[in-house]
Amino acid sequence: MAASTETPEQADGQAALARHAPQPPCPAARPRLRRDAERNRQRILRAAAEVFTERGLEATLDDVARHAGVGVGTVYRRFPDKVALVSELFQDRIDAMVAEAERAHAEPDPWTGLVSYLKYVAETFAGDLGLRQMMMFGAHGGTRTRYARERMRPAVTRLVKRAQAAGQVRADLRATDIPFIAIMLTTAGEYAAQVRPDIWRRYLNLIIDGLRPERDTATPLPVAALTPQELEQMLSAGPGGGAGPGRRFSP
Amino acid sequence: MAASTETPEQADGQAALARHAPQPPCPAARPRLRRDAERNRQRILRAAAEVFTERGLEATLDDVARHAGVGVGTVYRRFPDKVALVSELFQDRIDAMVAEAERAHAEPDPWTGLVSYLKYVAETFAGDLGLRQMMMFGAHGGTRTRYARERMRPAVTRLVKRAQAAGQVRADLRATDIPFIAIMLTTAGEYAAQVRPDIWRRYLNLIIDGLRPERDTATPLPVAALTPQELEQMLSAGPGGGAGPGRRFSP
DNA sequence: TCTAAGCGGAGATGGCATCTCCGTTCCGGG
DNA sequence: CCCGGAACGGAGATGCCATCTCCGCTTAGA
Repeated sequence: MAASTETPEQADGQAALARHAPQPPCPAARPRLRRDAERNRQRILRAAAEVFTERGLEATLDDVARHAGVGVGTVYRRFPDKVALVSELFQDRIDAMVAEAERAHAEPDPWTGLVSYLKYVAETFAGDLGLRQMMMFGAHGGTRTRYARERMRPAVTRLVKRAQAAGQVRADLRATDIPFIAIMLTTAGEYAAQVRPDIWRRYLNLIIDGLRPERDTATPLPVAALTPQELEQMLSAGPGGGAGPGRRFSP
Repeated sequence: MAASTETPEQADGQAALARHAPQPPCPAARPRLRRDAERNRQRILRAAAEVFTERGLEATLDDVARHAGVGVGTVYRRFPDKVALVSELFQDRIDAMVAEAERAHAEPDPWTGLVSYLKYVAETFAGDLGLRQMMMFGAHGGTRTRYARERMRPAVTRLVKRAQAAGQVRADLRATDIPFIAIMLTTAGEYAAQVRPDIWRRYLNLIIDGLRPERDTATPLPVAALTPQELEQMLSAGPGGGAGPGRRFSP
């Protein structure tokens, strides 16, 4: 194979870890690892990213270990527990989310700013089950996600207020409605994950049309609707397609 | 002779229902119980209805027994297993749902019919977690719920088509979008259960406004939006308020 | 009165996820 | 090249929880 060019994530991961590590914030505190150990550490982080992103936070550390090609013991030697691993893993993604809320506010057109933010959030959650669970379920690093939401809140409020001041959004919308829209869209996406993962775009457009104070035409709904067969398959399997995190009531 | 060219979904309802019933629907088949036994049976059914409706299907039979004031053994003597109990319990509620889909189609105004159906579904699911889980997650009596959905499908299709023919609904809406709307609304309600259980009404109106082909004004959003504090509390707890069925990622 | 139906609930059973332990492997400094 | 100790793997200890069984005691009702 070609000489392995280090992915930016790896280098970046180190920095983020040092900055946000819950226990020892000082990078020097972590002693240099033997080369094989360091390599495994990276493997674990990469595997964890893939597994948690795809299958959600209730994937087991055994899964992560297997996916990384190491033993569970190795995982637990590097990370005190599951929470620590997950928490470290999602830190920069959460930061990116906050940054996007602020970026959207910089958009010249208020309506475009609001819509692009909604789209970004839905897209991000749709593609990252683990991140979604961190932000939308109390679980894992509560302080961390709470802080992220606190930082996002004023940006979203301004986003909504500005669009309303421009008369582009119905006056009775509130900033707290935005997270609900995100939750609803993401849920739709999660249900349809196996069948039509981007069906949420259809409902984003639907909701966007509902957000306007008045309008002459509807923006067309993108992505085909499910066929009745696909719908039946989806409802029979439940969210996540049957194997995923929604498989809650099997007895 | 009956036409053999009938579409499958419109095949004889009652017969299929009887065919799918796991136990004989005839009560006479069940031998007379001693008076105390019969009384306990009723208690169990009532307790199960309350518990599963409120807390969802993953409430344990121990919960049901305790709530009924009997021992678990008594529950298991009357019902072979959890699935049998749940399945029997929700049968008529499912039937009622199907009936409502047909009733909505009898509504004189197409738009009113569609909206009232949406409202009914959201309202029903919001007030009955167990029913929601039966219909939206593959779990428990798959045949039974599948059959219910099969009967609902043509009614919903007609509902949508009729409203479109009258120019009251955007042309690109499809019948399979309706269940998604129900899913999204119910999810919003489930999240906010502890804080503002009927917040879904807000988003029903939002979506309804999105359904129209064009409009001059928005229908006002009922129910106050969440305060930022309520929102934070909700997102910290997760769907169901922390104790419910959404508490999936605690480790 | 007397017997079989009924009862309660402790606990057997099975499953699953987290985390530990220890015999073995293999870096890497001297 | 060699050897001490870091690192490894993964079986299994531990803990939890839900389903369902079993058996000694209770009670309806002929």
